[in-house]
Amino acid sequence: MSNYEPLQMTRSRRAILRELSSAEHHPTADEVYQRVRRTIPRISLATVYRNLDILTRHGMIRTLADADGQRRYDATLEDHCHVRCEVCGRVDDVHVVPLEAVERSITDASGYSISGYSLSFAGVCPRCAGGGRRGAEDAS
Amino acid sequence: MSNYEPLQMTRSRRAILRELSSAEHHPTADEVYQRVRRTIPRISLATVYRNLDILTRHGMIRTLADADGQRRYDATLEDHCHVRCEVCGRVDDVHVVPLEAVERSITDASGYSISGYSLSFAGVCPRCAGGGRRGAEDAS
DNA sequence: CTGGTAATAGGAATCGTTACTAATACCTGA
DNA sequence: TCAGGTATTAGTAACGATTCCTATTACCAG
Repeated sequence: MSNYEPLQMTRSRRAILRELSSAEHHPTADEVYQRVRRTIPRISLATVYRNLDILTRHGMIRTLADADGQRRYDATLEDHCHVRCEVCGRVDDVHVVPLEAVERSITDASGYSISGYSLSFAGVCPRCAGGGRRGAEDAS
Repeated sequence: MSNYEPLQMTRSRRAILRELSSAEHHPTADEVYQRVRRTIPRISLATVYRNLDILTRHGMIRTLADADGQRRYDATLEDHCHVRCEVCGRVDDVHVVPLEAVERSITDASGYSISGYSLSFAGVCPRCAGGGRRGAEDAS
């Protein structure tokens, strides 16, 4: 799956990577696009998508599958999990016990050779839970 | 999130549920559609989508977010996890240690109130690993 | 500089999903 | 049994996220 050919660091890629690293939650492709546009106004949305894909295949970022169809991107590479607020859609990081033992048991039970996992929890974030409906920008 | 009003079991819903329960891997909406069409030839794809959504909101099935944009559906309700083959896209079940302890620690650490989780592993299934490229119907 | 390759902008095309609307099925009470 | 009201449906148009296409541009090696 991964493709570790040398990858030239173009201006677009550097900018995308920078925005992704500085974002405090995990943005969608369009959010990355909007941010990068402040630096490179003529960048194309297609370029953003293509590079997010390339960076993922090169193991430099991660692509997250979101329950509502949109993908989100993550510059943190160490194994970690996500919590997604069911009210506002925000996605945060959580650091959790390593799951190597679980991986091994899956390999034994299913025959799959495991290369990674994605563990995400759903719940309500403190912003949305604590009184009122604040923080629920894009609630369904 | 869930909606537990009484739900009338129409012919479509019964058929969708039946196909989902008898499927050995987790089908996409379109795969469910193709299967149900053998029984109800005039059923609409929109009906399939609507009912998959309704059944999910009533807690009768689960909707899985797939890494490649498509949703998959799951009639197994007990807590369990998934393995997805990175070669052919197939998704299988795995039964794994309960994660209540992890949920508690996340609640403590992040302040989220957790209502559920989704743990999925990625790897290569035995079909795709064992010799040749067999089983890789829709490899990218 | 020059030629060749990789990356890009811009926009059209694709594909999964949802919204809309008129027609139909289903329930409830008389 | 029937009438009236509500939920569900088929069919299709619309939508939004993502990908594809192509001419142009940036980059690198010689």
